Amino acid sequence: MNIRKIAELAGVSTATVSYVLNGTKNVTADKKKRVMEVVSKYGYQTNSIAKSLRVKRTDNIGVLVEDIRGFSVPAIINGISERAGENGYRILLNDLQMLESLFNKYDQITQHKDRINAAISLLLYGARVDAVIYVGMFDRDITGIINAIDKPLVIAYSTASETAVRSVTYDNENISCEAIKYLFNQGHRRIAVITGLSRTFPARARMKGVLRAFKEAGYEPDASLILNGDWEYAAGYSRGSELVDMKDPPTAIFAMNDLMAAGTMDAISDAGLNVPKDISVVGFDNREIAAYLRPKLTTVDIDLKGIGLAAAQTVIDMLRNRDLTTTPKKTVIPCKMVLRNTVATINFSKGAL
Amino acid sequence: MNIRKIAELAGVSTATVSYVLNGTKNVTADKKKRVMEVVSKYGYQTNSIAKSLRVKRTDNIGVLVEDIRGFSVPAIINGISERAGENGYRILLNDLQMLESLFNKYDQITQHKDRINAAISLLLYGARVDAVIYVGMFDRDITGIINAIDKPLVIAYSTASETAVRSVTYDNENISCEAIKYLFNQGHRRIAVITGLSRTFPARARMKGVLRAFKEAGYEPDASLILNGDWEYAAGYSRGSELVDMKDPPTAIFAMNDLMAAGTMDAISDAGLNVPKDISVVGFDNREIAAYLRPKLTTVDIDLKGIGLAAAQTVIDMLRNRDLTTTPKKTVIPCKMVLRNTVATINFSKGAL
DNA sequence: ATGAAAGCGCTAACAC
DNA sequence: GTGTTAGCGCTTTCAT
Repeated sequence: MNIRKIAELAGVSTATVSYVLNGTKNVTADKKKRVMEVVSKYGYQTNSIAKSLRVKRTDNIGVLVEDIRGFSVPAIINGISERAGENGYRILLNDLQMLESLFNKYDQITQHKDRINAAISLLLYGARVDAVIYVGMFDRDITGIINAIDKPLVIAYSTASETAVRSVTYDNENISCEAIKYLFNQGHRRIAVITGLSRTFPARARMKGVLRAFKEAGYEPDASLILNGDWEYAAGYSRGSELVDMKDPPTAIFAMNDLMAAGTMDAISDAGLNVPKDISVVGFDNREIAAYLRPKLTTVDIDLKGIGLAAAQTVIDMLRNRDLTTTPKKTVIPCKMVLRNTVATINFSKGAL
Repeated sequence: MNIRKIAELAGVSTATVSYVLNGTKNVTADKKKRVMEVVSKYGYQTNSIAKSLRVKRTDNIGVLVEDIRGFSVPAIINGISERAGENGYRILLNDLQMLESLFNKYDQITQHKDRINAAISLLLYGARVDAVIYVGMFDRDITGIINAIDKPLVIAYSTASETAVRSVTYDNENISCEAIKYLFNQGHRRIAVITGLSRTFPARARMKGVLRAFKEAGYEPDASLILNGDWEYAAGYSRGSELVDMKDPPTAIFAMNDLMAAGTMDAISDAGLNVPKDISVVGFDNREIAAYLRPKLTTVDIDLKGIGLAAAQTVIDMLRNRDLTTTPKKTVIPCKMVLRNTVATINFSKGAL
């Protein structure tokens, strides 16, 4: 079936069929009806390849992901997919499969520059997509990685400081500040933090939030309570053990991700202490495991779907040429805490301060 | 840039450019060189939309997923994506977003029949893909859901009994048999099982394997030790508690998924008993949480990437018209156990039998 | 309001 | 070995 046969069957021209199908021009009710009857009778659908060739638009958004197995990626795609679908766009997915090669090498993406750009150019200049969303596995600046292109590009989860590139991430700093303030409000004063790999962006941003919380609460952080981790379970365990073994241990520990929080909780248990009665713990990420730790982990939830939604919206706005000058270069999605069972309230009267 | 300009610049015809780019005909070395030079100078890439229109082939595989957030889905896509890429195919992803609507309603997919078929027909008859892979969130028979289509279709993770439809799943029965035999080999005789929702396919298939293991080992299963669960954590906890409270409790429990295994482990701990010293536990799925439970859960790993690889391979074989008559209608990927720390070896001399 | 026809960029049949 | 050209299915300009 094609538009010519539909036209013949309905006794009109192909132009008319096109007009009624796309609503591009007024067509008399009679002809419109005839066309629609034939169309539905044969279940005709426009050949979108031919349409694309003609209108130079594919209605496809290329989604380039560093690795679909990254814990944050599926939920982001979920958001992209929803918003794209609502607006008549399809998703062309390209998985770079960098999970193994990027493990613990958060900033060594430069080595993959060529592959990434080749994938983008294949997508773009093969005329297969109208725009691309690059979904990072890590929250870091990938400035300089993606070559300038003449179609809309937005980076999700990662960022880039180039002015030409829009990105959408989440608010590391404010939520970290909030997490610490929450601990203050629960009566904690000796608060330890186990950081992520200290050179990484989220580790620094989260630390900024932590420090701000202390400042605003009017307390001086105890430097001996700030320990370097590396995002992995094992670091959480060993740093947690150190903390527990101190002569004056903290009453609460903020681990900068759930994996380290899990390690810390295990270290606390293994020392014969109880979470949260003896030591409270808060994590970051709200991975699936957070809900299955014992007790269930209080942590911060990243609105991944929201990131995907916003990324898709940005790209669609760019495609439709909405006034982009008002759109901020960098969209920051707020996070929120999910309160579960690893934080205890300290009885102020006890003099724990 | 297009093929005509390349042709002009190289001083040849468009046909010649096409011949060298596609290797479809012999071209003299001289002309070939001239063409390649112009092509690389301008970074020309074939407009694949125009090519598709002409050759009536898109080199796109439509991947329709019930929900990308399902725990098994990303790894399957990873496999599909890898095999597709190796063979020059792209992935057009369509996320049906049925996570919420399908939660705990494993077999109520019939209600979504229209939406599913609309998505397929949009993909297919909009001439946007050459074939489709349907990725289920659950391991169950979806016969009758997908209308017959005239292009290759393979179902991954779910199955269909229609002869026309190929599917690839994993081996519930054999691995369940193996899991129980493993427990026997570790000296266990009083083995309990907490099933999944008993009407679901994997619950029945896994039970079949369990029963076969008992039979082949020459033991009669104790019916009071076979308890119905529903795949959720809470059921694992309550069934686990019942088991623990028995006058003659089991020495090992096979929970039919990791979520229930987690619940069971917690019930055991809460009863003041130790996993695995007092009671061993084995799960199923090898979700991320399995590696973070304490102790780490011994479970069965489903080769999800392998399912994706096989699904893509099947579809590609069909597209290339390999001899499909020899391809089995249903491909079953074997599973393997991942041995961690929740199973103890029982000292036979103790007379535990 | 409607239709004829050009043309999007490509491949491949056909002629030389 | 190489070039000319028709035509894939559609949208849209232009004429009526």
